[in-house]
Amino acid sequence: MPELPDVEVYRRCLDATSLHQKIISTTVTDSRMLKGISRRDLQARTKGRHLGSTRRHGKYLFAALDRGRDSLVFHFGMTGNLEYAKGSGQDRYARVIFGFANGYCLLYRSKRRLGEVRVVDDADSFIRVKGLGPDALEMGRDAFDRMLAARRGSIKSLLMNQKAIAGIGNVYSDEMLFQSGIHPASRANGLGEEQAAGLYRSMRLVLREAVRKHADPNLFPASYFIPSRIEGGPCPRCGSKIRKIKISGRSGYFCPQCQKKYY
DNA sequence: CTAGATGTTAAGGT
DNA sequence: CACCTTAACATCTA
Repeated sequence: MPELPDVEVYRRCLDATSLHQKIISTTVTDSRMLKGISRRDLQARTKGRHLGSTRRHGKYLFAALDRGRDSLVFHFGMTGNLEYAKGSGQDRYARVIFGFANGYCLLYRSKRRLGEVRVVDDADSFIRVKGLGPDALEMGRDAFDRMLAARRGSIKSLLMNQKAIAGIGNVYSDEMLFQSGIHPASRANGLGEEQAAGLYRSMRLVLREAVRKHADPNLFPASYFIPSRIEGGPCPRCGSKIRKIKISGRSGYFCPQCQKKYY
């Protein structure tokens, strides 16, 4: 589930393995994953170069190419990830493979092919053109409050709106709403000062804890909701039956006992 | 076979 | 303009 914590984990993986390595080959097994660049141009643009530094904004990962401002951009859709492996990268779901001079490679994998790989001249302008809001971990309390006050829609759809705040998806929005005791269908501008403060705090705690635990729900504290995201299953806090509702076309899970609705 | 799945986006409606 | 729902994307899995 590539949301902010997952993408941050991929970023750190890339940092720990692939930085400063010479790219000797770029293999694209499905050019539908490439956006705004052809297979040939991607190969020409990457060959002989090195990845110098990485940056994440919301669910997007940027890896700057040396000697220039241009960057590789990765988005993981619903089923993408990054893997570092020895050899040439034989893998059923590897769509783009960067081969390094040391005999290892970086695989961009995507089961459902919903993500994208591209090259941009400047990460900042890409973020601007995409209209992405501030990264969820970079957003201050004041901006968060202003965002809430300006929206009448459900708090869950707002948290998942990448143009308002970048990085939160369906799964983690459920977690932070559960932890702050807020019903997902609550109106954003209906939350009081106390709820806003609680949600902001939960948002940061959840995202940082998830990164710390490598975005692996098996390692999350027992109080966490994500492993219990099952309709009819027991709430980890009170044991009530978890309910599922459709919000903005997505399935939101919540505990009707622990989460109150605000208008 | 069908429904639903972590994301984004376009299209159409209120 | 704000916001909602639906469908589409392409594929896998329960």
